[in-house]
Amino acid sequence: MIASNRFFQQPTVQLAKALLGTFLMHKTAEGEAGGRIVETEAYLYEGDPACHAHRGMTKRNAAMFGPAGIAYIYLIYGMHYCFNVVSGEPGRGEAVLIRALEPIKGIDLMKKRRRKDALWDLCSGPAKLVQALAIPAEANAACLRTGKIRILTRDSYHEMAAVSAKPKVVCTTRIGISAGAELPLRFFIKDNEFVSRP
DNA sequence: GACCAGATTGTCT
DNA sequence: GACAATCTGGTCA
Repeated sequence: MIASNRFFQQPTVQLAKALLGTFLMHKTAEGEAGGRIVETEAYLYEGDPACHAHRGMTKRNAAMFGPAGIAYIYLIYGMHYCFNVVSGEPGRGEAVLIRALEPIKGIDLMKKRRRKDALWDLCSGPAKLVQALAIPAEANAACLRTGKIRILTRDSYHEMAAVSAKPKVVCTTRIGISAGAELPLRFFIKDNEFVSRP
């Protein structure tokens, strides 16, 4: 089933953990592609210098200040996009970065888009999964319950039942940042081979 | 296997 | 003008 409003309205750190084991799906003209979320990072409004919203609202990060349950997509290093789920109270600027997926649906499509054949290399990084699912920059601020990009909860459709058991969550520091690097806000599923880094 | 440079551009100081 | 929540492909062991 599609994640409810209430699901997205959990506190950000809690949501980052709750998103593990849920499914991120994107439907396009080519077909549907998606997978199970196995790695996330929380970005907080208060006390988190790594958060884009830390210095207040700008043109780029405006979506972060919107209601929980919309997408925040931005360009990084001039060539890669990252996908976030906006969370927390509107006006606070918090989000959960989706860092890795376990490919489940539309695998051939994802292989084609990534021009890679190895399963583990399709979605094992924030920019990789955006490419594999062909998430467009225009989806920034789009609703994740009613749009083409959706979050499905663990008790989703049964073709996914085999991998929908409640995951064991490990918590570490975040990746690829300098400020706030010491905060333990990265979460991933223990012993999962599809995370971006062991 | 580990380390490193290059790609490339919107956004903010 | 600097830099960024990254990925890839190269070199050197």
